[in-house]
Amino acid sequence: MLKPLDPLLHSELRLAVVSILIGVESADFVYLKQRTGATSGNLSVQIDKLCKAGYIDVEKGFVGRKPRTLCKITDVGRRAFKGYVEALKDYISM
Amino acid sequence: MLKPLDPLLHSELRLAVVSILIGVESADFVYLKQRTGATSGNLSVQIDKLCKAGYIDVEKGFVGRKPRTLCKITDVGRRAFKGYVEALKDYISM
DNA sequence: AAATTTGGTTTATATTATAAACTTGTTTAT
DNA sequence: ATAAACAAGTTTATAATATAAACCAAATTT
Repeated sequence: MLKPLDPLLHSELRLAVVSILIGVESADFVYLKQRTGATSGNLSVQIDKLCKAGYIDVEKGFVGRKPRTLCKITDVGRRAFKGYVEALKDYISM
Repeated sequence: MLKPLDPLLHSELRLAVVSILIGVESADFVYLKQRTGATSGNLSVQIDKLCKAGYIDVEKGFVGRKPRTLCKITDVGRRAFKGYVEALKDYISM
């Protein structure tokens, strides 16, 4: 039978965020917002969920006087992503 | 920017159903239920949605005295699935 | 003939995604 | 100096979705 898909990753925006973070050292809120085209509110919520699940690390600070939220994939996140992709392959027959 | 994912296919159960139907001539309700492990109610609802979207054809009839719901992927469904997989590739970096 | 099973459908609920409204602090223009 | 606009988010409200529970009709079994 088909493996279940991790519901945390099976979400368009969260998947996009994780997918982007997999490819870079780190990315900030503004960059993620621009890359995904998401609204701030939606992005904020989804970043929170990924953070609470331990899939990403979030570091809130300032650069100059402007607030900056820096996100970084964790090992847990990387593994989860890999598992998700593996499971997905059975669905999309690759 | 990342392409949006067809919300009709970005659903675990609907994706499973379409994925199964892509590989066979046709499949009935009972078979789909067994293959997906879904509950009847859930499966019924999702089959309906796919049917209304024109992604699958549904033929309700009888085999002997037992009702049988036969599902078959359409060309529209096949194209949608292909598009979904293409879009997804950008997310899972393949 | 009562109870169970089969093959579903309908309806209710719980979760989720998403956007709208708001907050806090910072530039910019007047 | 102060009002207006902007930046970077967060919180809250709403709309959509997935899912299961409850239900139904017909057939089969006991």
